[in-house]
Amino acid sequence: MDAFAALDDPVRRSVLRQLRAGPQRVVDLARDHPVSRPAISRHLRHLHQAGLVQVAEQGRERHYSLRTEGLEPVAALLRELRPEAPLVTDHHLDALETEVRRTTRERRASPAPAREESA
Amino acid sequence: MDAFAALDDPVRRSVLRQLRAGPQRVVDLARDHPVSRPAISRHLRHLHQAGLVQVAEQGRERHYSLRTEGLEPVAALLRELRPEAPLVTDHHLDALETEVRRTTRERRASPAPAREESA
DNA sequence: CCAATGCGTAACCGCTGCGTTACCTTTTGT
DNA sequence: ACAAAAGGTAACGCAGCGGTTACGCATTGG
Repeated sequence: MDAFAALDDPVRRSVLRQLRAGPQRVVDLARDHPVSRPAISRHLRHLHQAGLVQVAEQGRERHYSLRTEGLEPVAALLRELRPEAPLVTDHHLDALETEVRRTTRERRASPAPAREESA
Repeated sequence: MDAFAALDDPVRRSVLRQLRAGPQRVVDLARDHPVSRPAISRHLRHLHQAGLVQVAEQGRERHYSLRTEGLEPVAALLRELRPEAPLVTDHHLDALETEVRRTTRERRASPAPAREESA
């Protein structure tokens, strides 16, 4: 089962969303979904085949977690289909970074009222 | 049929890619795929239901074209699942824009070697 | 040591999707 | 006017998927 097929199921999409919170056991995932535990097991098998989740075995428990690299085929298709030339290119960002560094350096020499300091 | 189901088929994905080149007739799409014309017709029906294509009727011909807005549900899921805090936020861009404008203004007053002038 | 817990898998069933062929309607062009 | 072209749809068979229940196995903890 590939990523496209894996995403074509509401339960599996929901499982993936739940895994954003961190690794989960099968029983945990089953508890929060309206299907049986074996059903979740099979969904996880499919998600694993698709490369969307990974497993960590710990004794009798299996901890499943998200594997976002598996989303790449889907992301690639979206990039193919929406030729959105990004409003700001890497080129621009590069030039901007240079400017910012220089400006910051200069400002440190002759201070001015700062707009943001947090984070 | 929703967008997720619509993308879960190699023929439909291929049709969408072909439509990047512009509106196409059913026969055109069928010619470039290893399935019958009625099969393409049904695929187009599904893609239409999913909001991924739109139709323009012209006499006995129907011109199908891409409708990228239909990809939004998929794009949204990707955004949900990859918490990639964008390296540069709108906030940053805003601040950068201010800096750049000011810097440009200043530089115009006291010129320095420019790195890039094109585009 | 033994019951409980966690989990995978097989078997069965119903639904849905895909491909094909056959058929029909509408439009076009000579 | 008529044949050809464009395209939608129905009917049929097949394969795959998802849900459930039943079962088996390993691990854990009192």
